[in-house]
Amino acid sequence: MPESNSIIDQLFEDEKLTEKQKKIIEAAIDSFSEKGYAGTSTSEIAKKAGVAEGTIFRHYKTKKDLLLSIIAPMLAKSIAPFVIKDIYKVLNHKYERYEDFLRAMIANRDIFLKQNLPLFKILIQEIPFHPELKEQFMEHIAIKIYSRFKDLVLYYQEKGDIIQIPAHSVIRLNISTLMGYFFTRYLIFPDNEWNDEEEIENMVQFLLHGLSPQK
Amino acid sequence: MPESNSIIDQLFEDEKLTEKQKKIIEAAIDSFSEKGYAGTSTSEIAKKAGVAEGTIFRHYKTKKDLLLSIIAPMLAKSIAPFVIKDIYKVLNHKYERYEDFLRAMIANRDIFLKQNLPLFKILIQEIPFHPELKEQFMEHIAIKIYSRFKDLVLYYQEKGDIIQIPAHSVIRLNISTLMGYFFTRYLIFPDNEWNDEEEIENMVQFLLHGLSPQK
Amino acid sequence: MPESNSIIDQLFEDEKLTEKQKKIIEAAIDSFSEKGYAGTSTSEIAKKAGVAEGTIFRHYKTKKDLLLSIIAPMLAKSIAPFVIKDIYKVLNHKYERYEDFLRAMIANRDIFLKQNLPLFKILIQEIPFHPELKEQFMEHIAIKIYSRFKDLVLYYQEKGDIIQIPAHSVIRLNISTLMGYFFTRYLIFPDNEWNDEEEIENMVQFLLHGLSPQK
Amino acid sequence: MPESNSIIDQLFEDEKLTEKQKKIIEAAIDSFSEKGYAGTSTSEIAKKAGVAEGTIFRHYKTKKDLLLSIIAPMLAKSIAPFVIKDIYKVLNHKYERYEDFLRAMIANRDIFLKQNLPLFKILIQEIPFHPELKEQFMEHIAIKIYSRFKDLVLYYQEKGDIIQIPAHSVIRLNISTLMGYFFTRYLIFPDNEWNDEEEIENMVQFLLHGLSPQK
DNA sequence: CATGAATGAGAATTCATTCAT
DNA sequence: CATGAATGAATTCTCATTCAT
Repeated sequence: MPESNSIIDQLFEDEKLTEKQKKIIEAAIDSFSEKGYAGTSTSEIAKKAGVAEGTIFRHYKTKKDLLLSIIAPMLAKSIAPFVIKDIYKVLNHKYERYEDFLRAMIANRDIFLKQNLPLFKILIQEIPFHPELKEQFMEHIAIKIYSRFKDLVLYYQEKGDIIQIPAHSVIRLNISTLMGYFFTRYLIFPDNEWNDEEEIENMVQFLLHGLSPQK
Repeated sequence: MPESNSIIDQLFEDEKLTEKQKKIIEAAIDSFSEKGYAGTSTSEIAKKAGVAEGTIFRHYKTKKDLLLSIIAPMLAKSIAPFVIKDIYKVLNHKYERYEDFLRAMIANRDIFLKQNLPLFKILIQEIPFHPELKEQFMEHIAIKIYSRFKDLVLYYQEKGDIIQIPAHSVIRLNISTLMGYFFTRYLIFPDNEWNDEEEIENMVQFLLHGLSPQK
Repeated sequence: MPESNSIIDQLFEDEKLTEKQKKIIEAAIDSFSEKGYAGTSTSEIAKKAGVAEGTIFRHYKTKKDLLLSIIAPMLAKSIAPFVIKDIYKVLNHKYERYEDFLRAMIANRDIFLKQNLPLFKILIQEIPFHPELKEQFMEHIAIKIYSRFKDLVLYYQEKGDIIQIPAHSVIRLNISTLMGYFFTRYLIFPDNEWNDEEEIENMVQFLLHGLSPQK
Repeated sequence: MPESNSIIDQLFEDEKLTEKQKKIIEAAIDSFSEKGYAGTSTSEIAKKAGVAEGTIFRHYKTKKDLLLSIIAPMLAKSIAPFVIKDIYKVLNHKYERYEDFLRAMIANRDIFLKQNLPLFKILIQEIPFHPELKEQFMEHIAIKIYSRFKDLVLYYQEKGDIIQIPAHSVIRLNISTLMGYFFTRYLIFPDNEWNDEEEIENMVQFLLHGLSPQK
C-alpha cells in the first residue's frame, strides 16, 4: 500500500487529496481493475477504503465520475507527456539510431506499466464501454502520440534505418509487438518464469530486422 | 440480421435452438459486446430479443449461464479445431514454406474474425473477469493451440525458415503482430480507409524478415 | 377501502389495473395527500399498499411518474368534461336563469369534491412545484374551462342576469366564493358542525346579489 | 436583494441576525417557496446563501427549526397585529361605514402580500404538512383574527351595513373573495396585464352588494 | 463563530430470478 | 413452452446532521 500510494501521489500530484480520498481512489483502482467498473459496487469500494459510502459521493458526484477521475490523469499526464519528452531527446540527437530509440522506449514503458498495471488494466477494459473515454483516448493517444511518433518514423526512414512503408504501419507494428510482450508478460502469464533480458533483446532484434529496409 | 443468424447457426450447429432462443442469443451477443456482461441487464436482452424476461431463464438458468453458453462454442469449436486441421495440412506438406503457412493463417483468421467480431469482443472483454472463462481459455487456447503451434515453429526452425529463439517467443511475436492488425483494423479504426492487401503484405514481410535467421 | 376503490375504478376506468396497481395508487393517494409528494417515500407507499417496493417501479418508471399517473386523470377526465356537459345543458335552456345554473354547479362540484377530496388536495398542493402539472392545469382548467365558462357569463349578461363587468372577474368571483366554502368546509374545518343547506343558500344569495346588475 | 433584505429586517426586527443568518433565511425563503420544504435540501440553501452547510445548523438546530423560524414571525407579527390595530381604529370611528373598512383592509393586505409573497406561499403550502404550524395558524389566525373580525361584523350588522347571516359566513365570504383575487393576481397569473383599480373596485362593489341587507 | 469533510440512515431505482397462469 | 407480474436484495445516490479544525 505504501507503493500504490506513491503512484497515486504521482498521478494526482496537483490535486489536493484528503487521506480518505486517496483511500477511495486506491480502493476503486483495485476493484475496478479486478472486477471491472460495472462489476464493482460503490459499497464495496467504500468498505475497502474504510469510509462511509456517502463519502465517496461527497467527492465524486457519480460512480462514473470516480472512474473518469481515475482514468483522466492516466491518459492526460502519463502517456502523452512521455512521448513529448522523448521526442525532444531524439531531436537533440540523443538517440542517433532507431535501435537506441527503441531500447529507450521499451525500458521507459516497461517501468511505467509495471508501476501502473492496475490503472492500465482499467483503461484497456473500460475504454470500449465509455464513449467519453474513447474520445479522450483518441484525442490524447491516437492524435497526439501518433503525430509525434510519425515525425520520428519519418526521421529514421530518411536516415535509412527503417523501411519505406506507411508510417502508421510502422507505428502499429512497433506498438503491437511491445503490447504483445507487455500483455503476455504482465497480464496473461505474470506467474511464469520470464527471462526478461532475453525477451527484450529478441523483441528488439525482431523489430529491427522486420523494419529494416530491404535490399 | 440474416447474416448474424448464419453465424449463430454455425456456432450453435448441434444444439437445437428454438426461434426464441436464437433471438435471445443474438440479442445477448449484441448487448454484451456493446456494453459488457455486467453492464447489460437481462430485461434489456429480453426486450431486444422480443421475448418475455421469464423466457430467458427458461433456457438459461442464470445470466452467467447465458454468457457461458455464448462463449463456450466460440472457444471450443471455432478456435481449437482450426489449428488441428491446419496442423495436418502442414504435415501433409501443403505449406512447404513458413511464408505459405503465414499467409494461409492470416487469411483464415481474417475471415473468422470478420464474421465473429462481436463474439470476439465479448471473449476478449470478459475473460479477465470470469475465472471459469480464463481456465477454459487456458485449456483450449494456451495449451492446445500453443502445443500445436510449437510443433509448427520447431518444424520451420529445423527447415531454417525461422530464427532460433524460444518457440513461445516466436508464437507471441506472430500473434501480437496479427492481433495488432486485427484490433486496429476491426475494433479501433474500423471506419478508416484501409488498403488491406498492402497492410497484409507489409505485415507478412515484417514477420518474415523479423523472424528470418540472422546470418 | 371499498369506497376509495370505487373512485379509483371511476377515475382509471379505461386503464386495466392489476389488483396490486390499484393498491399502489390508493396508497399513493393516501400518502401524497397527507404528507405531500416530496414528503412521502416509495417504501412507505409500498408498505401501505402491501407490495414490494420493486413492484411500484415495475408499473411506474419513477416516483414522479406515479404522481402524474394519479393527477392526470383527475385533470383530464373529471374537471374538463363536467363543464362541457353543463354548457350543453345550459344552451339547451335547461338553466333558464343564472341562479339555476349556480345551484346546479354548486351541487355538482360538491359531490365531486366530497368523493375526490384526497386527490383534490394533492392537485392543489403539488401544482406549484411541478411545471408539467402547471402546464396541464393551464391547458385543461385555465383555457378550456375558462373559455366555456365565459360563454355562459356572456349569455347571462346579455339576458340581464349578471352585471356588466369583465367575464374573467365574474368567473373569478364565482370560483373564489365556491372554493372558499369548499376549502373551509372540507379542508380547514371539516370537523366543525356545518349547516350545509344554510351555508349554500347564503352563498347563492351572496353571489346573486353581488353579481346582479346595479340599478 | 436589497428589497428582500428590508422585508427580512422588518419581519425579524427584534432578533439580532448576523449577515450570514440573513443570507440563510433569504435563501431558505427563496427555495422553500419555490420547491417546498421537503423538496429543498439544506445543502442547496447553504450553497445559495454562500455559507457552509454546518453554519446553518449552528443557527438552527434542525431543518425544521429553520422553517419554523421563518414562518413564526410571519404568523405572529404580521397577521395578528394588523387586526388589533385596525380594530382600535374602527372603534375610534375611523371607518364609519363597512365600505371604508373594506377598502382599507384590501389596500393594507395588498401591500403586505406584495411584500411578502414568497413567505406567504411557504405558509400556505406548508401548513397542511406540519401539525405545529396548523396549531399556530389556528391560534393566531383562526382564533384571534376571527374573534376580532367577528366584533367588526357584528358592529356593521347592527349599523345595518351588512346582512344578518352568521358572522363566520360573512367573514368567509369576505376572505374568500379577497384571497381569490390575491391568488389569481399574484400567484396564478402574475404575468397577465391587470387593471388593479378596476378589479378592486368591482370586488368592493361585489362584496357590498353581496353582503348588503336584503329589503 | 464558521467551515466543510465525514457520516450513516434512508431514498429512489435496478435487476436477476421466481412462479402462477 | 411462454409470459410478465411480482419480488426483495442490492445498488446508486441523497441528505440532515455532527464534529474536528
